[in-house]
Amino acid sequence: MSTRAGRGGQNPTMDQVAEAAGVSRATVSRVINGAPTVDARIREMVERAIAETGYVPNVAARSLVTRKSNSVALVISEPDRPYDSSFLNRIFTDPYFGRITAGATAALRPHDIHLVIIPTDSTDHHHVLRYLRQGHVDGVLLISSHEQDPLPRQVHDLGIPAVVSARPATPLATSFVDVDQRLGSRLAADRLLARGCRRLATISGPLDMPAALDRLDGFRSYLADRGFPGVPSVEGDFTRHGGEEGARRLLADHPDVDGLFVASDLMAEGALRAVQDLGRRVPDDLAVVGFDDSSAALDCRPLLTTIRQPVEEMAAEMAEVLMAHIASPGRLPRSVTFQPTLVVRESA
Amino acid sequence: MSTRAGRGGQNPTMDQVAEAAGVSRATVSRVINGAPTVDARIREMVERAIAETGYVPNVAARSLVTRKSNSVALVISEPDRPYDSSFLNRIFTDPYFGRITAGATAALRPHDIHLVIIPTDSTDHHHVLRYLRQGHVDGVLLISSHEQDPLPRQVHDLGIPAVVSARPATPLATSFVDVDQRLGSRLAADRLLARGCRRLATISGPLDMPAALDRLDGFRSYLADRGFPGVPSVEGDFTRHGGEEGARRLLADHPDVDGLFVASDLMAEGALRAVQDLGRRVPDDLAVVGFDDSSAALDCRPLLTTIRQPVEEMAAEMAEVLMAHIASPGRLPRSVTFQPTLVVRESA
DNA sequence: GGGAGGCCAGAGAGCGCTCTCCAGGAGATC
DNA sequence: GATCTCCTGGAGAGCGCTCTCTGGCCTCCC
Repeated sequence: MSTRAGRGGQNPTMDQVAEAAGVSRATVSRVINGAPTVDARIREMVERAIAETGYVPNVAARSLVTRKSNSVALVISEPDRPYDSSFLNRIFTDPYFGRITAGATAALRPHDIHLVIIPTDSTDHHHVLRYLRQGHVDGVLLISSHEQDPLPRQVHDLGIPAVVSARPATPLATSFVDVDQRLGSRLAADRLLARGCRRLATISGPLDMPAALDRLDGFRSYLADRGFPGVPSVEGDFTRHGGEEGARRLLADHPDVDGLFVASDLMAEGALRAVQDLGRRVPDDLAVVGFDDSSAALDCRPLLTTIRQPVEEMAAEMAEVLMAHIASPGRLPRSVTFQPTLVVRESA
Repeated sequence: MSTRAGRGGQNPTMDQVAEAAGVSRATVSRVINGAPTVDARIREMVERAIAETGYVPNVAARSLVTRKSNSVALVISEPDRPYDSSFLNRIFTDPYFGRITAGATAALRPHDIHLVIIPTDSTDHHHVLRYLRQGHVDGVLLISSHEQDPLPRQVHDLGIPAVVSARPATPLATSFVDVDQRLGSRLAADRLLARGCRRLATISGPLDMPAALDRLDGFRSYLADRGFPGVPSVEGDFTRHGGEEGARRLLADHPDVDGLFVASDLMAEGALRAVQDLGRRVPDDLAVVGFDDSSAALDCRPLLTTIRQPVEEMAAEMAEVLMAHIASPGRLPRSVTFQPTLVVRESA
């Protein structure tokens, strides 16, 4: 198909295309970049020459002058945690990150912008920062969910366009996209109450994550307002295994619990296993509501009733906001909040 | 820390560093690239100037002349399959890809080479090919496991350095890294036989994947040689759900099976669930051996006995071979085969 | 018929870096 | 003391592209 003209296996350059088409380099450039001021006949000649030579623009040369790379980074920042042997394993096992990637890719593709996925733990932040400063990418989508993570501030200080995946723990003049966590936990509480559950409990995410804290506090304070103070909780780690452990601990201390809010579907999957191992029927003896509505909810038996977080849409919005920042660097930061919804299945 | 000198928020250039250090641009370049022919005092002056100005080399300018991008692509090619609503969800949910990423990253990092992760389905191969041709990366690690996948050949035809994750279905002059699949299934068969199982069966991967076919055929032909012809099998899809379904179908047709080889840990996890739902005890009534030794093996109850595939090491080897190809483009393709090992836990 | 104005292609100056070639100085050798 | 060699740093030519400026050719209008 492509003839790979040019000498010695080298890719053909724009000059060679220009020569083949009998026009100047500038005209070839105009055709490639879709400038409107090119005569149709000449455009066609150039396009033929491009096809014949198998020409593909050299991105390095292009971005040297445009100062654009047409790619953005998706930085997934996770601290090293003692109970994770490999953080990459966690990232590539939690459906959340797949959904983020899918949403961002979908939004960027029409603009022909590439997504460079960069997982990072706290030991190599400097690698990431250097990568960003070197101009590999035009902007950053930053997935960071831990309170103490210094990366959002460090990226912000770099001065390159960035959008963070959640409201930063400490105020930062950066754009972010988030979901109304507290509303989500209220929806869960309402569902459990509506089913007639009266002895509620929750398995939270890691309490150094603002999102986890919001879900926990939203759940407990909402219930406290409705006459259920002191709802017990145990801390999980957003893994299947953590959910299983958490449920075991919780039920050991509070065997009479009849309604359980688990702060992620993955944990809920583990929790269901523990609950059923203990001989409780779900939802009859114990109703369970998850959070996320990820693919894990459908892996559960019974199918998991959960709070839907529109992760794909949120990631797409992050990408849109980022592209706006890239297009007009002066633009002020903005935040977008999405509403979660209740998805009723079998477990509650 | 970095002063961000230079005008108007622009990153400082090498010329500005040279001026600050009182040397020429060439000397700054030499310092940055670690040339040995620089006097220690001058080197120090330059380094100070770099620190003061907060200089970071512009990668576009650099790679324009070096013709190197210092990054390689990890292309994960999965066909669209009817039973996958989102292939990204599959990729980000199967521990295999996390292990690949971890192994490749570990090997590349010491060489300061970045990994660009590119998931792709059959609908956007042309995007990927264009990306590769544009010179964004110096080479490709290609994860492709389906027989009909045209991508390995297409990438090969591009003429850029590439290493494939498995022996290509149709011969191709490309380097690849693989595991001895048939040996793996023999190890599984031996383990089951050694436990005293006599009514064996297997849940295979998709039969359009050479790796799945090798595991299936290796298992069956080895057993046939030892007096167990016609071992029953059902086809799975390498997902947890597929394993569950497969086990149900298998046990419906062959209720007396007492030893089961499941061609991936993820499927084994699902199979265990189905088996236990049917009231069979593992391993007493039915012994189960998985394949991979991924994190999923530890999510199983009982813990999964499995065939260890050294995926991280294999990915690291792929990266090493790729770097060798990049360093000396003339080099002939080579293949590396790893040996799987039996990991005994509880399920068999 | 002549001048103004519009349209479209070409010329050429960079973008920021690497790397070859060259020059100058220090040290070594006779 | 003169010549040669070695070592180190500077000058400058590109890498392949974009984009502004320039200028030629039409068309149109008075």
